[in-house]
Amino acid sequence: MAGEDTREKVLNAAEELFSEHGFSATSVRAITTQAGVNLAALNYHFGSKDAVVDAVFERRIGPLNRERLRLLEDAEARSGQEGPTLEDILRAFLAPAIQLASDPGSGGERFMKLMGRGHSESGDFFSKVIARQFAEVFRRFSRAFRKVLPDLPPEEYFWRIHFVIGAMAHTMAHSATLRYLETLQSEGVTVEEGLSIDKVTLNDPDAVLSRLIRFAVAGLQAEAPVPVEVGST
Amino acid sequence: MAGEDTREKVLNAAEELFSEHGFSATSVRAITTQAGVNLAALNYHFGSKDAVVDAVFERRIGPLNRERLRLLEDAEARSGQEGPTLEDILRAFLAPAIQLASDPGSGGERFMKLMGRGHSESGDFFSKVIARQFAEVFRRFSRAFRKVLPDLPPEEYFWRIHFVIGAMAHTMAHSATLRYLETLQSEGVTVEEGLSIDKVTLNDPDAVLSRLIRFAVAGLQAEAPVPVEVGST
DNA sequence: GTATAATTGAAACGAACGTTTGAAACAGTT
DNA sequence: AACTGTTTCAAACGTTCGTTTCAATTATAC
Repeated sequence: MAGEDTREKVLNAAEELFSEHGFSATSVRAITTQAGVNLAALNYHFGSKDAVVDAVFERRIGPLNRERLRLLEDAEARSGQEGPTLEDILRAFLAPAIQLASDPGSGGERFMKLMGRGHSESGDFFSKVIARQFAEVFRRFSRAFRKVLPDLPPEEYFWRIHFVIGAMAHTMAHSATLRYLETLQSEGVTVEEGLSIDKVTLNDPDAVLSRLIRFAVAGLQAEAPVPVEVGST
Repeated sequence: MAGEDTREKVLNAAEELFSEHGFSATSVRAITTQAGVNLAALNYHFGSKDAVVDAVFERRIGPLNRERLRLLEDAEARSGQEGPTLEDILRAFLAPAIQLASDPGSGGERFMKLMGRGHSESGDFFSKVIARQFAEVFRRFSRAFRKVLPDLPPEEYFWRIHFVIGAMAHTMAHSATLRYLETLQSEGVTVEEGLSIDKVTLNDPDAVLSRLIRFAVAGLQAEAPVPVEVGST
């Protein structure tokens, strides 16, 4: 089909523009112009601008989560009876995301900036389309984490997973750009004397991944707190 | 002045609508309607819609960072010669943010959802307005962290601060709404059998803060890695 | 080659956008 | 009471938005 080219051109342009300016700030005309296709082609192939947003996400999330589950199953198969270690589970969950976020070839770098937007913008989208896409991943990994963190109270467990996802999402969204330091340094501000960030390390996904895993393992394995009296507010 | 009322009404309405729908998806008409003021009042008092975005942020960020620095100075004064502990520093940095994010009275809950948007949307804004607002905080806290984590290689140190900020930002943006579980449960999906999240705990900022601090302390204190050979890509 | 369906193209649609205008209403001062 | 500066108001400005239309073009089938 000739339409396949047009569809992909639109998705690539939309992915880039969405990640740079957001969904509602990106016009259909900007997308079709950047894609080099006619204005009406977007509505012809996708029906509406909202459908393009959905399609942009669905193109990346499916493979990402399939890879996560594949790595988890690999780890489970390798470990046999006693099950995979916390580090193995974390690696299965984090590696595909960090990899995708750092891969400029697949356009994943742009896409991952979108995930941060997906959390806040287009609330309906994340509630419906994404929730279903992630449901299986959540369920499987939650079970695996639970097995290696049996002593953690359920709520503590929930929050720590929350924190790990936060660290991951933040890393995915900013590992490529690293606005903090770039901006500060361009303003002539030195964060700390002698603290210069190696650009190579910044963009080396393997190094980032191993650092994130080490951080997450330590955070997840922190000693469980003494129960807090709540409701005293 | 009578205009003070109008200004605040506009800022409150804008803060709420921005946090729910994003900046560009929120129209000036929606803001002024929700604020109960005339359409032209926004341009009269602020000049433009963009100026309203700036004003919404500046109203909250100043007090937030002043409180952070105050708590840090308190901890430094209390600890005397040897300086504050890692937990004290983390508390000074995280407490005002979590507190603000959980305080519905001040509207901070809404505002904190905006910080996530600020990272991605309106890129110029975060690069200019915010960077200057946060520069002092970054410098002071970076120095304090460095003192209690002297053995951490600079890059490892940088990344771990990065992860902590990610966990904090994610928590601020989602602690009130908690879309993950709400959405999944409304879809009939159970993340893990027996894992029901206590709503009280979710919205108790003190409990969230102590959990986040415990997580961050453990993550930051994780053993430094053996140096990785980079540049082999 | 001709019929048929799929795709592209230029132009226009109504709606909503941010902003501006100029008169009306209000405040405070003398 | 008259004046002055500030704030509010309804209305309109020109522009851009997402979408639709329909003829022209291209690919596919017979």
